[in-house]
Amino acid sequence: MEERIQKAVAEALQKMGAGDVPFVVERPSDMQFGDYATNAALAASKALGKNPKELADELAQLLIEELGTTIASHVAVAGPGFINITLSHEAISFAVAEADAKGEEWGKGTEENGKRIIVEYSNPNAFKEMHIGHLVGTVVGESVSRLIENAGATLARDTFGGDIGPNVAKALWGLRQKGIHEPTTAQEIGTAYAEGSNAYENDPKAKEEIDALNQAIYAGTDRELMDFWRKGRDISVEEFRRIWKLLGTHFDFEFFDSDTTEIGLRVVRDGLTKGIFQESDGAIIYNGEEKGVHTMVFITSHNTPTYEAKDIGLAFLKEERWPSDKVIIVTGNEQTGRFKTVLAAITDINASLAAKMNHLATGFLKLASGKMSSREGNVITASDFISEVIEQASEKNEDPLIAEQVALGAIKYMILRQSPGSDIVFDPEKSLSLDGDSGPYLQYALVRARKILTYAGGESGTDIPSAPYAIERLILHFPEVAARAARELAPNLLVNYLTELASEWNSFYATEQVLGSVEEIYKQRVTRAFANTMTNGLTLLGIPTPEKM
RNA sequence: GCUGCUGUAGUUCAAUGGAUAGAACAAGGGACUCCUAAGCCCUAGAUGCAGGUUCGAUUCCUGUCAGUGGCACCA
Repeated sequence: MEERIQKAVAEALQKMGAGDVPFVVERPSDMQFGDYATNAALAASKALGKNPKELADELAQLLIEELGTTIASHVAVAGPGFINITLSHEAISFAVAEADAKGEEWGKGTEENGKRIIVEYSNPNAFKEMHIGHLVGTVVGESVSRLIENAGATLARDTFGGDIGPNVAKALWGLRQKGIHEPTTAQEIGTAYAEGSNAYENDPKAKEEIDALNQAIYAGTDRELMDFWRKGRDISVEEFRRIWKLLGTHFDFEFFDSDTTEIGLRVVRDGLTKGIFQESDGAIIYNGEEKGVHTMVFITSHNTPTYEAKDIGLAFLKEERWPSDKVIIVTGNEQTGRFKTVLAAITDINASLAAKMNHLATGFLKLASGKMSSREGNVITASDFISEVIEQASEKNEDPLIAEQVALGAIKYMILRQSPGSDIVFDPEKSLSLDGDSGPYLQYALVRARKILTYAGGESGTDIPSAPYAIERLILHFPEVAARAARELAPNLLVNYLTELASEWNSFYATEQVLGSVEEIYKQRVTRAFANTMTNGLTLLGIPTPEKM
């Protein structure tokens, strides 16, 4: 529908001699203005040197002819020169019927048809527990992936976990200190990491031992050590998979540091001979000063690759394993500066590879008490956090499955409602609340609609209301919103829309009786259209849709 | 010190350069013999500060203050 309007406006502008003026067609701030609005007259007034109001009047006239009364019942000029288009009841009903009939296909787009896109997210480190920060990346990455798939792309999901490096040595050292030779749980390893990390800071002897351990792991020749290492890693990864499954995520590729060290080292050393990297104090660095990015070490003076070198290795590894048109990498926003340096280096090595890499920074999930760090041991693990919210949800839901669905809805909503990149302040008291502007609010609206649909519809209520309901006029915008959210990698746009949709549905529900009314058939169709829209929308966010609440 | 991001209601968040800056929570008030009250309706309340660009600025630019992140051998 939006496309149709867009085209009509473009044609009208063409006729007026302002064909190349950029303009937007959008949903007006208030539904009372109409269903679509355009600033085309305002935009064109400068180019044509005419008064925006007069121009708007002319343009409105052309639009009426262009669209015809079957589509637009009303085209009006308002404010400084906006043109508001109100759709006809017929056009609205047509869109609602489409939302009803298309079912799961409702809202699917074609913008990314034929494109291969790979999304990297979650990125937990083995030998550490996933904390609530990883939860943010996982939830955002999954939703972005679904939005892009919905836009028609062929998509692959990958995650890149650290399984080698100083942090791993710290955990292994901690385990050995405790005399543990067979780690059994992720918690045990997490605790050992915190202790190792602490000792590294405060005990010079421990620091030496850990550094030696780190190089021994890179060397990989100590068989007993490597067995120990592998075992610990497997336990961590099993725990990750459990959480990913709980969150509705799976990965086509699970990459680890150890997969990328070799290729990373090779590419960087090769770059050194070409003058892309420099030697400095025995280390190999990328000097980013002139490009305005941080200078960083890629290979240490001990000949071990840093995360930056591994990142380069990963970029090439991905290209080899799953060639794509576009690469999206979701990480915490604290990595933005680092990413810029890595990207600058890759640009020098292979400009076309760098050109398709995109970074999506997520915000930090902060506690009211301040930043948390796994080094200091005061982390909230993803697992504990989810359990706590599930327990909270159990108070109102005896069925454990529903409690879990509601809890996940609450958590994901809390994360996705904000524009990605901004930090999320987490107040345990308030964020656990399932009221108001929340995931459960959306789920509840859907449950109520579905309940109506479980009753067989009558055949007597054949009346048609004199005007379309507000909820209908909202439903028809769903495909545009989903497309825009995919284009801008911004699930929050969809969250906002669905919240408005739920609110409008609840108003409808409170004021209009569906079953047994004279417009029953019409209202049943609206109910189905709403249920499809909400179901598909929540699915794109990765939020479960409970059968009852 | 250099640099990135963020300052919107008491609080947590919205607002592709547009119309009367939207919600939710908290506060106060109201409606139910009716498909689930995790719901509905009403009231009150905000753009850090100073300039600039523009027909129009929460949005862009400059400065300033505040918060927060990054800045060579950690990830």
